[in-house]
Amino acid sequence: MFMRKKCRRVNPENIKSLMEKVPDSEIITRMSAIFQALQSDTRLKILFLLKQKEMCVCELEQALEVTQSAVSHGLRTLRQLDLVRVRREGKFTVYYIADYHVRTLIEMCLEHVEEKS
Amino acid sequence: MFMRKKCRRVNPENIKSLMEKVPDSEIITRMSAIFQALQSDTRLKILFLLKQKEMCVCELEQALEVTQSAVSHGLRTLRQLDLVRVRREGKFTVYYIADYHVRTLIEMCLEHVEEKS
DNA sequence: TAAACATATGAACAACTGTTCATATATTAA
DNA sequence: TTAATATATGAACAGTTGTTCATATGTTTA
Repeated sequence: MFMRKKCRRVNPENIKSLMEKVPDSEIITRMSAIFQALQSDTRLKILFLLKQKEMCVCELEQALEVTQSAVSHGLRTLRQLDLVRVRREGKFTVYYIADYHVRTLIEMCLEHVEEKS
Repeated sequence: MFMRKKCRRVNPENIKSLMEKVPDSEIITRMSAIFQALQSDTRLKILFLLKQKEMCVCELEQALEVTQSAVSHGLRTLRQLDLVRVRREGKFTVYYIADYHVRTLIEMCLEHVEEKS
């Protein structure tokens, strides 16, 4: 990258103070990991299902018509980012949406998309 | 994928009606495109900057310390999904956050991440 | 008009991701 | 204990993405 010499709109002081309000890199990276997890049709569908009712892996598998492995990998991704949580119930592993942040996130995006169609 | 024969928790009727409430593929695909756009450190930082104040490309370029090309490509992605909008102002192209959905989306994610640290 | 500034875009390559396959582990029922 | 069910995980490959480089286009000023 080379430093451009002039841009009449740029005020270095302002730029600096604006950058200070941007969350630091660690936070940004964790945020992008979350969005990256939501960028998959399968994982999004999983969340829309769990939004209605907590479910075990084999229920999700039947609903989504993908392999058990794919569901399980998807759930792991979501779990690691604390977007979903787990509970053991006998031989079943029951997954559910972590909290209202996740619900709102999805709803905002859905509304945004539905607004223009 | 092979069809697993038994899963005591699965009730085919219920599964079916749950799937009916999952947005259809076109919507899901558009949602994942949005999340995919948010899954980039650079684009996220752009949004955090625009969240404070509308800015032109060269301001963003200075703030982020990446090439003008990278900023421009990033903005195009965000623009195509209507996450940011544009306005001409003389020789400057001024970008700004599209609407409150986008703001809320980012805020929910930030809160979620900050909650556990 | 020409020169300078501001932005956009195509190509290309390295890096990353999602799925499946194969297999391992865990739990329950017989 | 063994068989059946339920879930998890590593490897690997095809497909996708973000950045830079080079260049084109658009706008203003001199």
